[in-house]
Amino acid sequence: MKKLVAVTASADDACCASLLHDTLPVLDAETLARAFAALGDPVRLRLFNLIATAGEVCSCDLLAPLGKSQPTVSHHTKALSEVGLIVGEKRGRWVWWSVVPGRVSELRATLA
Amino acid sequence: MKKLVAVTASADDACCASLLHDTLPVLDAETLARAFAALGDPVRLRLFNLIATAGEVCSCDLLAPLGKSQPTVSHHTKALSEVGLIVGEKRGRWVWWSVVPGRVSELRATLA
DNA sequence: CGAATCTATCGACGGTTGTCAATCTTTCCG
DNA sequence: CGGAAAGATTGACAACCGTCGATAGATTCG
Repeated sequence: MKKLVAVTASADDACCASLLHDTLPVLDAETLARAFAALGDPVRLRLFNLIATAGEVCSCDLLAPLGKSQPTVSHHTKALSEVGLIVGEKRGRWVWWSVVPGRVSELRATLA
Repeated sequence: MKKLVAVTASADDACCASLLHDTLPVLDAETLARAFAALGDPVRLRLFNLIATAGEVCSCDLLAPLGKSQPTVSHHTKALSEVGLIVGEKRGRWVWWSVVPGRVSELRATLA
C-alpha cells in the first residue's frame, strides 16, 4: 500500500502530485458497471440493438436473428431488463420489449 | 428453428411481421461487446473515469484511489488498452495513461 | 376441459474472469 | 557496476457466465 500523504516536502520520490479523488462514487460505479457488463456480450449487444432499432420486438422474433435457443434468449432479455436497459410488456401470450431511453442516456453520459 | 419466410398468407400464427435483420454486423458486435465488457467491471470503470478526468495519469497514482494491488491495476490497464479505450506512453520508469477519444465515441454512438 | 404456443426457470457443464503473492524486466541514479 | 523503484508477467484459486436440454407456468383457442 502506498502512503496517502507526504508528510515531508520530499516530492522527488513520487512521479506526480497524486491525491486523485474518485469522481465516480464507488456505489454508482457498481451500478453503471453492471449495465456496461450487460452490453459486454456480443449476443446481448445485438439483442439490444435489434430492440433499439425496431422500437418494439416480441421475444419470438429474436430467436432467428440471434441464432440462439429460446432459453438463452430469455436469459439475455432478463439480464438486460435487470439492469434497466430494456423493459418488457406482456400482451397476451407475447412479451414486447423496448429500450429505456433514460437508462441509456446515463451510460452515454458516463462516456462523455 | 423458426421458419424465416411465411410462404402462405396465414399470418395469424406469428405475433408480428418478423424478418428482423441485424443492423449490427456480428463481427462489429464482437469487437464492441469486448469494449463494453472492459467497462463492465466497477474497478475498471473507476479506473477509466480517473484517467478520463485527469487527462493523463501514471500507474503509480492509480493504486491508492482504487485500493487494489499493483498486479491487479496492471491487469486492468492492460484490459482497457487491449480494447483500445486507453493508451499508455512509457516515459522513463513511468507509464502515462490517457483515453482514446475516438474509441469512446464509437461506444457512445452505439448507444444512440 | 384439453391441446397448443409463448415464455420463464432449473440443472449442469465448460470456459472466462478478478484477485493476489511471487517473480521477472526495465529504467534510473549514485 | 549495483541497488532501488515502476511496471509486467506468471501461477493459482474461487467466483461468475453463456449455453442448452428438460421442464414448468401462463395464455389462447377449439
